[in-house]
Amino acid sequence: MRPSRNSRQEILSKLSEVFRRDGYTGASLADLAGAVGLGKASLYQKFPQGKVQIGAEVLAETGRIFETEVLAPLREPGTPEARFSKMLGAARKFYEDGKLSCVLDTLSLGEAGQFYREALSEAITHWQEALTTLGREAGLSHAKATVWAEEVVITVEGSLVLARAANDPEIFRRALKRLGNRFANSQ
Amino acid sequence: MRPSRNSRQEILSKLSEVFRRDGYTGASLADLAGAVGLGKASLYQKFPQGKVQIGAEVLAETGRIFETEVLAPLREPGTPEARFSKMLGAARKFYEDGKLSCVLDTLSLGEAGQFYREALSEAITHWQEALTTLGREAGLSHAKATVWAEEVVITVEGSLVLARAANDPEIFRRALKRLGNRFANSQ
DNA sequence: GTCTATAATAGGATAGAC
DNA sequence: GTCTATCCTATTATAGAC
Repeated sequence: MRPSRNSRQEILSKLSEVFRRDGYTGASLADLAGAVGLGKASLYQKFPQGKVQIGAEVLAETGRIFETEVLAPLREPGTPEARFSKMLGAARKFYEDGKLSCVLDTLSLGEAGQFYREALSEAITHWQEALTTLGREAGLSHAKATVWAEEVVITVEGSLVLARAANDPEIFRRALKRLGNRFANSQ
Repeated sequence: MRPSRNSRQEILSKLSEVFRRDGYTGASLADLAGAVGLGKASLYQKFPQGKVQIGAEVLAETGRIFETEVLAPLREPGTPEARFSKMLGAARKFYEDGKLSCVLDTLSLGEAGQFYREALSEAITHWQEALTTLGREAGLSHAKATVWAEEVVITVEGSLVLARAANDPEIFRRALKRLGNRFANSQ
C-alpha cells in the first residue's frame, strides 16, 4: 500500500538528506526536525533514543531503498550489459546526479563510524556481491568479477567525493558514463 | 632549516589529523587543542579567527605537504612507471596505509564545503594536472591522460572512503596496487 | 605563550500543556 | 502528536592572571 503523506519512510528520506549533506555531527537535531517540518520534541516522540537511533534507521532505510531501486535492476531479466546500465542510471538518480553524497561516506566519519560500523560494512558487502554476481554472469572469473565489483563501488564513492569537493557534479556523471562504456566494450 | 619542536608546521600536522578523523564539525576546539597539547585559549592565540582559520591553514599546509611528498616524485627523473610508482608509495604513506582520510573528503561536507570550496577545487586540479602531465609523458593523448588522471584521483578517494566505512584499510592498499600494476602493464 | 575562569551560544534531550 | 518551555552539557570564544 502507498505510504501516507508523512509515513516513516518519507520522514526517513528527508532525514537522510540532511545526513547526506552535512554528515552525522554536522546534522543538528534542529536541522533534522526542520527537514521534516516538526519540532525537536516531536522527533523524540518518533525516535526515543535520539540522534543515534535516527542515524541507524536512516542507514537501514537507505539500504532498503538502495536495494530496491539500484541493486534490483542487476538481477532483472536482460543482458548483463543492459542490467548494469540500468543500475548506473538508477545510481545517478539515487545520488541526484552527483549532488547528494553517500551515507557510506557521511555516516562513517568520526564517532558515527563507530556507531554504524556493522551496517556500513554490510551495505558495502551487499553492493559488491550483487555486482560480483553480475560480473560472473558476464563471463568474468570469480577473481576478476570481485575486483571489478570493488572498482565500481570505489569509482562511485570516489567520484561523489570529488564532485562534492570540487563542486562539480559532472565529475560523477562522467565517471558513471565511463563505467558503462567500458563494460559494454568488454562484452 | 629544521622546524622547532612545536613549529607551526608541526602544530598544523597534528590539527590536520583531527580533521581527517572526525571531519570539520566533528572536530571540537577541545579536540584540536588536545591534539597539540595546549589549552583552547592557547589555540586562539595562534589562530585568532578560530576554527575556520584553523581549517583554512590546515588545508593550505596539507596541500603543501602533499605537493612536496606525493606530487613531487611525479616530476623527478626516471621512467613514468617508476615515478608513478613512487607517487603511489608516497600516497600510501600520506594516507597512513588507508587509516587516515583525505581532507578533500572530510573538509568538504556541509558548511565546511562552503568555507573551503576554492582551496578544495584547486587542490584537486593541481593533483590532476600533475598526473595528466605524467600520462602525456607516458605517451597518452591529452584526452586519455586527462581521463586517466581523473580516474586515479577518484580511485584514491573512493578506496579511502570504503576503507573507512568498512573499517578495512586493505581496500585502499589493494586499489593502489592495482593502479600501479595497470600502469606498468600498459607501458 | 599558556593557563584558569567565564561568558554566550548551540546542541541533545526531557517535561508537561494542549 | 505536536508544541512551548526548560534543562544540562558541550562548544565556541574571550578576559585576564601568571
